Amino acid sequence: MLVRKIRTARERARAELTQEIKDEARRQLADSGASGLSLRAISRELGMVSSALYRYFPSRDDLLTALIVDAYDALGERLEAADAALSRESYRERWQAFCHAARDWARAHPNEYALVYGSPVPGYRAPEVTIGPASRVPAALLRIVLDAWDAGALPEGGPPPTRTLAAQAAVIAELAAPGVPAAPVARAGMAWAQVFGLISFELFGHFANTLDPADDFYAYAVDGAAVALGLP
Amino acid sequence: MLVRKIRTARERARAELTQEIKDEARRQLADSGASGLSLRAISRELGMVSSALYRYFPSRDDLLTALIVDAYDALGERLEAADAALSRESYRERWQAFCHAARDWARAHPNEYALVYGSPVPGYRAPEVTIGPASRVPAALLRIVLDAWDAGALPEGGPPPTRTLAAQAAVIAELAAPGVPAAPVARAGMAWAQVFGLISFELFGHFANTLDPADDFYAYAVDGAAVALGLP
DNA sequence: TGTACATCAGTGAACGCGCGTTCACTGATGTAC
DNA sequence: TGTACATCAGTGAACGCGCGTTCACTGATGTAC
Repeated sequence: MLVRKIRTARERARAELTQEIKDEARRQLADSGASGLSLRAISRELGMVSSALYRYFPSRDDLLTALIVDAYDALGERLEAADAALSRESYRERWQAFCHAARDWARAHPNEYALVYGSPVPGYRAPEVTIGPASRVPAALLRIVLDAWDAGALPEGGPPPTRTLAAQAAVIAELAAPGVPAAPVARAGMAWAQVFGLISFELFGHFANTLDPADDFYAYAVDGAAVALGLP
Repeated sequence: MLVRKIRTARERARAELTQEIKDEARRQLADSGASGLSLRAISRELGMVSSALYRYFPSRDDLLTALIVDAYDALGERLEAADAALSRESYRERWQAFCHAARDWARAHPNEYALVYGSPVPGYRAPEVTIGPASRVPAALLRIVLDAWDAGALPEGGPPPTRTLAAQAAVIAELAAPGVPAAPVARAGMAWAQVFGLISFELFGHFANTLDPADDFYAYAVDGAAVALGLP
């Protein structure tokens, strides 16, 4: 049963300001990175006194956590939306959509991308609440590969996984599709690392003067990875 | 003709202190990351006054540059040494040696790894002197793939590269082996991004609770990538 | 509907700390004659 | 070999700036009767 949300002026103002604080924080990530994120700078920009931010976030680290959760959720949502737009059996198209949606989001939000996929923020330890949002991303990819596997569309080939790897893959599969063998899970993991390796290299400047602009190379690599994955 | 290096006491002291400053800086990268690197903290640890560091490095950014160059050189040297120990025709073994040497170095020096392959340091722009050392890494990988290509050991397959990608590949090949077609160069680029994607994911914590410890998965992925590369 | 009280947002001062860089200086080391 | 001068390393004070967090407080908004 839906309860009509009665929002008092206070509640509305609080929600809006919370959003504004995060928006300003995201803006500042660009200039100074996560470790340079400054509550005082944010408050200055919003025209408040710095201690006022403590009504919204109990500490700098909590603000960081909120930004991280938001980033994972935004990317995860994009990936899920891209996937939802395609026919379940178009495995290769779904893979391509995943890869290009991830890159597009990363290029549109390079600071948030670096926040979650770049070097860890020194002195910050991500709390457990980030785990769920973070896993939406690999989960979206895994769904494609497992759908293909379930349909019998993935070849069996490849080297046999070790006992350890098989156990790890089983734990992962448990959440999505219990009983799936290790090979497709491991291959999904490889593809996952490949995609984000490519995006990180592009965004962090390792393609400068060589593969930049990377549109064509990225598309080529995505197609190549689909072959390696065995997607029909 | 070798000129005997006459080193005065001054020169020796200078070389040693320069090294000690960099060593202490590397130690501090762990606690505070690149953007938290502090000349004052370093000088404090070395028992000097902070202004004394300016006799050795004209600014904080110059110290950072030195650390970056050192990191690329250390990794490049390891990769080159690993490759030199193997027979030229053992392409797959050379690939595996490359991948495992890279991971080993990264795990032994996670802060330096993050410095060069993690998020860019806010406010810092890498000067041109870093380009050479940085390129030793992909060059070592490219050498393996091009050796295999030259020996006719690589299959031709794969999707045709676009005109843009072919041009970029030609520029890259120019430096190593002019005339090599785009496909093997592009495939080497994919493998390069894959390896560092895997290492970054492991070091930056994205495998926590799933694929960690990643030894088996890494070995599996490396073998899988060798197949995708077409290495015999 | 009106009043009394509780809740909460935002203030401003303060605590205790950090930083990179410049500059005039002292005293030791190196060099040229 | 000895002396005069130039070079260089390191000092200590200063400039001008930044930060996160706490705390007692004012005044507005919300709630219960």
